[in-house]
Amino acid sequence: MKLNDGPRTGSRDDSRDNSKASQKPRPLAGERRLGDFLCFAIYSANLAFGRAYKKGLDELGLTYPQWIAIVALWEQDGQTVSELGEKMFLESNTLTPILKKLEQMGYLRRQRDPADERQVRISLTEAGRRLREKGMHMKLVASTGLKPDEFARLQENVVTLRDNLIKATAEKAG
Amino acid sequence: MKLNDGPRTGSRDDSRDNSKASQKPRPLAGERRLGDFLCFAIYSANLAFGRAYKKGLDELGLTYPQWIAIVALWEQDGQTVSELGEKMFLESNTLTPILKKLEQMGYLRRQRDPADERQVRISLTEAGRRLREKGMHMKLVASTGLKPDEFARLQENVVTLRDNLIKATAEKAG
DNA sequence: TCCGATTTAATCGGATGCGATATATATGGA
DNA sequence: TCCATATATATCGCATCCGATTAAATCGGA
Repeated sequence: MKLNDGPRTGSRDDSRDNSKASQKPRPLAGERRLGDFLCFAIYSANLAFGRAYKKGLDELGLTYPQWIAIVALWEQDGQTVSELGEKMFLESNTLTPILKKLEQMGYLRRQRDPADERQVRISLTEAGRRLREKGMHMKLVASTGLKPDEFARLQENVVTLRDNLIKATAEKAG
Repeated sequence: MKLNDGPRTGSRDDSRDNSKASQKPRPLAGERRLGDFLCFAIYSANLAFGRAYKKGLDELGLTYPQWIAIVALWEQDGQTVSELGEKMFLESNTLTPILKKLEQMGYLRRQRDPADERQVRISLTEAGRRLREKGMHMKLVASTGLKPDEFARLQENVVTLRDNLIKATAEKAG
C-alpha cells in the first residue's frame, strides 16, 4: 500500500489545454489541488486543534506542547528527556526549552541521574500534578460531524499513518 | 456528535488505588493517556509528515509552508494575502514573512492592488511555476498500512474534523 | 589503563504560528 | 468635506520545531 499523499497520479494528459472547458472547474493548470493532499489536511487540522485548545490552555497558563509534556509525565514520572521525547515525538533540542520553562513555572524538577550523569530525569511537582487535574476539566467539546465509529476509526488510522510515515522516513534515512 | 478528544469520561472510580494490580498496566494514576487523544495523534502525524517531506523539500530549497504557498498560488494566481491565507488557514502575521522570503528567492511577486492599495496581490514568476513542476516529481511514497478506501475515508474525515473544529472555535470566539 | 567512539542534553540559528499592535488605505455618515 | 471607523498588511515578541554543533559522561577495545 503506497501513499501518494494526494489524488491519483498517472493518466495526466488532461491537464493543460484549458481551451476545452472541463466539467469540473480546474483552476489554471494544476491537477493536484491543495485540498487533495492528506498532508495538508493533517497540517490544517493540527492548526485547528491548536486554536480550539488555545482558550482553555490560556486559562491554565500553558501552551499546547507544555500541556502534552504534563500529560506524558503524569503517565510516568521520572522519565529521562529521551524517554519523554519518544512519547512526544520530539528531541532534546525542542524539549529542553519547554522543560526548562515548566521547571521555572514550578511544575516539574529536572535533575541529573546520579547513576548516569548524562541523563536528566523529569519529575512533576505537586503543582504539576494539580495542573493536570485542572486540565481534565478543560474538555474540548465540539461538533465533529463524525459518527462515533468514524471517530474511532479516524483516531486509529491517523496513528497507523503516523507510525508508518516514521518507519518509512527512518528507513530512507538509514 | 460531541468531541471529547480522548477516551470515554465518566465511571472513573477505577483509577487511583493501584494496590490491587489491574489487568492493564495503568501507569501512576491517569486514565487519559497521551495516545488516546485525537489531538495528539494529529499533532504527531503532522510532525511525521513534515519529517517525511523534509528530504524532498530540501532538494527544492523550500520549507513545507513555502511549498504549500506555491501550490496554492498555482491553483489561482494573483490572490491577495487574505485569500491565500484563507486557503492555507493562516493570517498575514504568519504569511507575510513567508511570502517575502519567496519573493526574495525570486519565486513570486508582491504588489499592491492599484484598485485598493490596502491589498497585496501575489503572483508566481516563471521560476515559481517551474518550481511546482519540479515538486510534482517529489512524490512522497511510503507504506501507509491503510487500504485505499481507508485512506480516502481518512482524508475526508480529517477535513470534516478540521472544518467543524474551526466552526466551533469561531462560534465560541464570537 | 587509556583514549577514541558513542550516548545524552544542551545550545544555536533559521523558519514557522500567533496574539497584540501598528500603519496605511478605504468607507461612510454628519 | 471631514473624521471616526473599518479593513488589509505588516511588525513585534514569544514559543515551538529542527538541523547542526557542542559539551559532558560513559563505554569499550587495545
